[in-house]
Amino acid sequence: MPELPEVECVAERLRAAAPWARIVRAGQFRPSTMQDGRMAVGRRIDGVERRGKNLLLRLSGGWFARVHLRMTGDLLVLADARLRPETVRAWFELEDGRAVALDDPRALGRISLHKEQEEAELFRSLGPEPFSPEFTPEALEASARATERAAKIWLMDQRTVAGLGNIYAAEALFEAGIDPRRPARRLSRARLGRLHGAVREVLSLAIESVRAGYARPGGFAEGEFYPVAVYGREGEPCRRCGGTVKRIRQGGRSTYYCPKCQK
DNA sequence: AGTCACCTGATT
DNA sequence: AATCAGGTGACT
Repeated sequence: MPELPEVECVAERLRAAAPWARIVRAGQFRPSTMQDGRMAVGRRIDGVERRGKNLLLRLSGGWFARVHLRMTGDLLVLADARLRPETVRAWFELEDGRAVALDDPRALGRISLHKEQEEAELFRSLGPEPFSPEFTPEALEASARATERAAKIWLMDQRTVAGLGNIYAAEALFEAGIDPRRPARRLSRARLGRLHGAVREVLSLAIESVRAGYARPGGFAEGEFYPVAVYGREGEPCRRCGGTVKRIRQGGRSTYYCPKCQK
């Protein structure tokens, strides 16, 4: 499910469920899913934040839970901790009987508990938030000049900008008219400026779209709010030029693009 | 930069 | 049976 827009909306959904009762138990089916879960017991959730594709549950006493949803994860608030869907892999039971649950069919999602002091180290490899003042065209250009990698691979790297994944990296490159195979360092300043704007634009629209409930497993359906330009549209006509959307493989993953619009 | 591992389910 | 999937970290 989740890139930045989906994770952002999960955070919003959780915030709406505050105030929180104390955590009375941490449970999981596989020991690999949650690390140090017992450190959450007895604490209260004070707030929910997002950092890139990570969720942070701020806990009382200077701790936080870091949740990464990976490919198919979702964080649910259950009205009754005893009634958990089959795909719930780890959960926190609250004193009022509710639960915060990691629902994840593929079981790749992870939760770990940390002290506040560990936060900087934990997110050391995350680049700027796309909507923060630190994410500037100049910063993006500096990053581009320092790599040998193809634009798409570079843009999906969480150190370049936090939160872009396979869908929105492809969409942003389309929006900026950039060939995903092109080495990032060879992009012109003007092109990088356009990419900077495209990243924000694509993500803003996606957040609104997910918020409005238009996201579905497998992407956004035809005619729905988010106007998917290339992702998942191999062989279909480009919405801009009418040419054919192509699919190639980069870093073991599919990249979709329009060869006519993206140079 | 590519490949595998981690997991499961859907689709070809 | 093989391939695909919105992620990431550890290999080569």
